[in-house]
Amino acid sequence: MVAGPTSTGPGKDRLRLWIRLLRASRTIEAELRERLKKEFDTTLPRFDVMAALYRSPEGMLMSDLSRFLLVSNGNVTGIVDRLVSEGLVTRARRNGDRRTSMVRLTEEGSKTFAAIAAAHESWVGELLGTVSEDEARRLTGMLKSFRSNWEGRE
Amino acid sequence: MVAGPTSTGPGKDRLRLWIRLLRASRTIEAELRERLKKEFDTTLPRFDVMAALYRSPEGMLMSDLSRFLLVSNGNVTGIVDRLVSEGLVTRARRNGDRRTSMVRLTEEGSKTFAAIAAAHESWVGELLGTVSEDEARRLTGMLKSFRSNWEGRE
DNA sequence: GGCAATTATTTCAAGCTTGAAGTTTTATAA
DNA sequence: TTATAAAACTTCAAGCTTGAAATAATTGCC
Repeated sequence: MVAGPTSTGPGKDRLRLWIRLLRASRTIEAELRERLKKEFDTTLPRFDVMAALYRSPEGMLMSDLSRFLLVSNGNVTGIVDRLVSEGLVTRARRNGDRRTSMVRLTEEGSKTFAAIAAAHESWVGELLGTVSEDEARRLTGMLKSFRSNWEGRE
Repeated sequence: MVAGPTSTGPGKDRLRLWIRLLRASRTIEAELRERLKKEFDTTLPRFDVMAALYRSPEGMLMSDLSRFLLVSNGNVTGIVDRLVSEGLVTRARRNGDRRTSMVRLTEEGSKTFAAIAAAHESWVGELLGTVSEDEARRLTGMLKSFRSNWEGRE
């Protein structure tokens, strides 16, 4: 996946783009993961869950989190388990539908997240420093629409 | 990581770009992983290792693979173990330096990889279908240089 | 030569990830 | 009502991933 095509031909340009995209995101992701561990003793998946919850003060269902973060249900269960045991998140059973539970940041979780998010944003700014703000906007636009072609089928 | 910034300010455009980049690569990666499993009963990491070896008929050291694929040494050990047990790869101890071993695709591994790689390329072409070949080349160029700023520091 | 540092690799624990199977609760419908 | 299906989660096995510690072989220096 990270190795590229050596020959030329139809479709090679898209393959090359995919290789670059993957290498770029893996490199940045690895660096962010390392800094999250070193500076805040946390992980990327936990940060992702907290980020989602931070935007929804009213809370989110497990399935909301799963859908929003593009990961499986069982995956979210484990991550939320750990966040609960760290006191950053609560799971509240609901009266209306007792299959579901509402997940929310605790006050401590909210403070903790705000601090991490600030560092995270400046790290991203640093790591993508060679991309101008203008170029960043153009790239974002290009990436915005690529999925419509095939996602959501079945 | 997959959640985005809601406010505006300096650095927000790069953060937004990073979110898009990550969502795009995660989505494509998930789809490719699923197809590799369903169609060829293999995984992305194994495909990556085979792709690297396919380009080096003379073989690669474990540390070469690790460096090239941007993953840890211990990681490569496990993946190569599984490929060896599937008969797709061999580990040959060297006379010169007995700490190292040369990893090579077997003949079967080479054939197997060629078949998978063809499917893989057409999948990527499909999944990135909304990006024109021309746009693909431009995006690739933009992604090519972003690392030079900070990688290799320390 | 002999010994310390370096290099290549493996092992291991902890955590992430998926997909499948299982549990509990709610909705549907005969 | 009462089966049956559907929905929301959890559990589990297998595999991926890292970073740290352990092994083994080589290199460099006295």
